[in-house]
Order: sequence, then C-alpha cells, then structure tokens
Amino acid sequence: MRWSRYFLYTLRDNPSDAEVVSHQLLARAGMIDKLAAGIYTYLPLGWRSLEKLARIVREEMNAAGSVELAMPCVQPAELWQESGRWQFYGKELLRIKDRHDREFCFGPTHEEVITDAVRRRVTSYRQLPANLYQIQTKFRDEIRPRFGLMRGREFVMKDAYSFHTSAASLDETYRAMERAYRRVFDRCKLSYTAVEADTGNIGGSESHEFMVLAATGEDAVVACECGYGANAEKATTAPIAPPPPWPGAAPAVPEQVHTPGATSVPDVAAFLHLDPSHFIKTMIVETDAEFAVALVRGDDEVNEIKLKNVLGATHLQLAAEAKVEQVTGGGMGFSGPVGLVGVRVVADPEVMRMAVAAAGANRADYHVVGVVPGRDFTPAIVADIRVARAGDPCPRCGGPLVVKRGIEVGHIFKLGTKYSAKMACNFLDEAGAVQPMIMGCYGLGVGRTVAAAVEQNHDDAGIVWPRPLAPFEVELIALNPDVPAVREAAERLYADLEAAGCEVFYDDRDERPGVKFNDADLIGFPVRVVVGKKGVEQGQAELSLRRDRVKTPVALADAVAKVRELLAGL
RNA sequence: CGGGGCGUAGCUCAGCCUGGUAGAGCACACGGUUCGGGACCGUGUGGUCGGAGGUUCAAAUCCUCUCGCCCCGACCA
Repeated sequence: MRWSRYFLYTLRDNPSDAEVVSHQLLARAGMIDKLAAGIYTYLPLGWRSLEKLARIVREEMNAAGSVELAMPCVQPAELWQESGRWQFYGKELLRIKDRHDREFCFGPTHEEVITDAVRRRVTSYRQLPANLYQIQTKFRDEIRPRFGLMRGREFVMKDAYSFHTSAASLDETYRAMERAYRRVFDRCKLSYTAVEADTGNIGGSESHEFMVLAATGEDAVVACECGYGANAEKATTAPIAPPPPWPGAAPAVPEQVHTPGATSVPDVAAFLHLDPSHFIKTMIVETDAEFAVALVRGDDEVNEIKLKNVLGATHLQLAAEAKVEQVTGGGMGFSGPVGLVGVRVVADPEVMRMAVAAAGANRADYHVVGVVPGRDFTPAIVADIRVARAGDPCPRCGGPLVVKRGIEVGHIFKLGTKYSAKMACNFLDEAGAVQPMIMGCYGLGVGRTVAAAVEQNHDDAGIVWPRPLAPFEVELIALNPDVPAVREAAERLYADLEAAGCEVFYDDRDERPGVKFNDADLIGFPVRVVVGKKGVEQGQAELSLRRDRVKTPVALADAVAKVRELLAGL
C-alpha cells in the first residue's frame, strides 16, 4: 500500500482527552478517531489490526471446535424479560424503541439470543454439545467510559456460548476454550496471565480471566511463582502471620477505654500503643436486603466482592454514618462486634484466629480491649472476606504472593443453568427426562486486546507492534522520491516485496526525512526499509527493526530476502 | 449519580478575572530556498468563540439555562 493513496493522517500532538498511552498512540497513529464518549471510528490502519486479531481468534476458535455465526445487535426486550435481566441489568443496557413503540436493547452480550436460537432447534441429548461464537460490535452504556479502546461503550468482542448435557461435558469445552485463548494470546506475543475470577452478576460456578500484564492495567491480579493466579477480587491466601504479642498483659475480660476522636485503626493503635493487627476492623454495610457487619483484622481491608457473595447480595455499599449509629449505637469509627444484635456478622477467619483483640465499643469515643473472638462475640458467618495483599502466603504453595496490574482481555465462565432454566432451554436425556442445558460463555475483547498490545508494546517514539497485530509488517521509506534513481529503486523494492507476499506500507510522500522517520516510529510497523540517495548510489538500502532501531545496510538485490528473514525471526 | 475541570481554526492552546475590530504554534494552499530524524522565508485560506436566553450602547469575556467532553469517586459482561 502506498501512503499517498491510503487514508492515514497522523497527529503531532496528543488529543487532549487521551489519558492512557494506548489511547494517545492509537489516536496519534491515525488508527482510531473518537466520535462520542466511548465510541470510536476504527480508521483503516486500526481496523487492519482488529481484523488481524479477529482472524487469529477465528482460526483458534474454529480449531477448538466452535462454530461461527452472527447475531443481531438489536434485541427484543421480551427475551431479556424472560431471563430476568431486563430488570437487573440497569442503565448499562441501552434501551431503545422502534417506531411502533416496541422495546429493544442494543446487545451488550448475547446469552438470551443464543439461548433462544438453541432452544428452538435442540431437543435431544444427541444434538449436544454445541459451541457457537461470533465477532461483533457490542454496546454497554458504561457509567464512565475511558481509556480509549480499553473501556469503550461500543466495542468489538468475540463471544462464544456452549451448551451441554453434563458438567463433565461443559468442563471439557471450558478447558478447550481456555487452551484456545492461550493460543490466541501466545500468537499475539502478549505477556498475559490467566487468573481465577469472580463470576460477578453473570453468575456461574467457575470463571477465569485472561489478563494482559501492563502497568496501566485497571485490574489487580495476585500471582505466585507456583502458577496460582487470581483476580484481586477473588484471591485467597493461606493463613497469614499472627499479630505480634500483645504488649504487657491483656485484660482478662473486655474493658472499655476512652479514645476521644480516634476513629481510624492506625490512630487508635497509636493512641493505645497497640499494633493495627491487634484490632478487629468493623465495617457496617448495607445490601439490597439488609444491614450487615463485616469483621477483618485491623491491618486488612474488606473485600466487598467476597463479602457480597458471602451475604448472597446483589448490591452492597458501606452504610452511611446515620445508619451506622442506628445499627451499632455508636458513631462511625467506634464500631465493634461485641454486643451487636439484630444484624448478621461476617468474620474473616483471620479474626477468629486472633487470641485477643481490640475493637470499637459501639459507643462514641470508646474502644474495648481484651476481646476474645468466639468468647465475647460469635459471628453468624465465618468466611474469607479480606483483600489479599502482596507478600501473603500463596493458598497452594505457601510462597509469597505478588500483586500485578493487568488488563482484562478475556473472560470465560461456566454459567450452569442460569439462562437455560429461566428460558426453558431444555433437552431430553437418555432416560427421556427433561433437563435444562448446562451452559458456558467465553468472551474476548478484540479492541481491548489491540489496545492492551499497544499498552504493553511501545516506547517514547510510538507503538512497537508485535508482528501478528501490526497493520502492515514492513514500512518502506523513499527518502528522496524526487531523485529518479531513488524513486526507481524504491518502486522496484515495493513491487518486489509485494510480489514476495510481504505486507508493505510504502511511504512515498513528498515529506522531509525527519517527518517520515517520526511517523514510521509512531506507527510502529515491525520492519523498516529505507531507500536514500547515498545508499542507492552504492546499491544499498537500510534495514532496521522497530524494536531496537538498529540500522543495517543491505544490498538492494538482497533486500527482499533479508526482509523476509527478519520477519521470520519476529 | 456525587465532586472538580474544560468547550475559541483540522490539532494543541492563549485571550475571559478587569466587556470595546477574534489570536499564536502546528496543519493546509501558493512561490522560493531546503532535503538521512518533526526545515526556513514570504503570501494566503480557514472560526455563527458548543447552543439558547438575559444584562449592556457594546458579550468569547458578566448572569441564567442547556448540550457535549475530560478527570476523581462510586460502578462494571
């Protein structure tokens, strides 16, 4: 492709609204163009990257036994009412009406549509399992779109859905999808990790996220050298080290102490000369159904996702100050588990392991010391509700955990019968009994993966594309196109490279060298070939890799072979 | 939805406080000199100052409303 006949306009300045580097570079490299908040045009160069990834995804999905189809992006409300999500999905679901005032939504995901398509055709265990996927534009009216393609409202996603007669069959496909995802991200040359994840409001029994590791990632992942990895929302740990010994003799019975104005654990700890880990941190939360109390050790944090799951709630938030007083009788910052009645108390196991502790007294400006968990209070539930921290022992091997940042590019779920049961997507088993199908779903963010690739592969000058995702593989620059010998040499090289099957992008513009070099660095095609006046006089071109930008002269006659050699090594 | 900020040329921004002929750099067009890491000189093109209403002799500037965008938070297949 010749630049002069393409549609590519690079930007010298970062768009003022671009915050993260992938957004800045994709915009400056003329690959995406924002139309509205979280809504982008994929310009020709950007679309090529998405298509390259889509092709890889297709190959791997097909190889793993999934079958491609395409579903509508506009979906009737009836299906969503049937699954119950018309009510639950909230404002993220973009609802629209047609001219007859009938309700539709723009699909954020396609469980309902695929389940409907399957139930109208599949009736027997003999027809299962089935595994279908599509690559399609979705819309989710995110509260706050940001970071360019990383969190758009409209985005391209590959979504697959599988249907099974048994958990074992689902597991088989789930593993196949996991392997397919690994192959996709391996082929993209991305550094990633697969982690256990919370199933969120989609529901289901097992779930993994594929995280591309990048400093700017939105999600924290907890990982161990032994291979354990989990989303920070989900991560568990082996028992952590106990608090240091209680200074002096702890009171034999709980004893109230005056702690005026000290509401945070560090403040009270300093005031009473205790360690934060001697405290029981007591958080009052409000769910869709009740008030509840969460207890973690003073140096820990409550993991609201874990807590939500333990409580069986769909929404959870910290209770407002007035509510705290209502529940505990004390003010915010003086809550404790002793003497609380009328609310469910959830304690983290680490709290129950404490020999003796300090906590709020449920009375303004007072705390209580000498509290013994199990003796002075008995929680309704003991469950892991703490946030795993870096350095905590791995739940599998006991080694120290590390926390990294990642970008969620894929998410696979075992859905079970959540949708099939509600929507009567049933089959007859061998015994002739009606059973709901067991489902899995498998998402892969195509645009987000491209953005993640940029996030992970760039330098000060611009993008450094991994070859499989590069819009073009080779950039050919004619430095002085007005010099006939240069023009001829470049034109010949261009034709030869194309004939050799290379994806060449030929910068034939009448621009100064610096402009061309800077654009080449910005756009980041893996291999660069420069044809200049001096080189041509000596029958040479210059090759370099975007990765290291080390320049090597090569005879014009050997250039094509050398380019192919370089590409093969990428 | 809460808090904060911003909408002025294709892009990045100044001007607004203190009302008085709409600016700069880049980009673009033409001429000339340049030409291996974002050249220079000259001459130009280009803006209903997001929109509506109000105050005023006079509004980009002050006031009200409204729309859009960004950041922080809460939220998140």
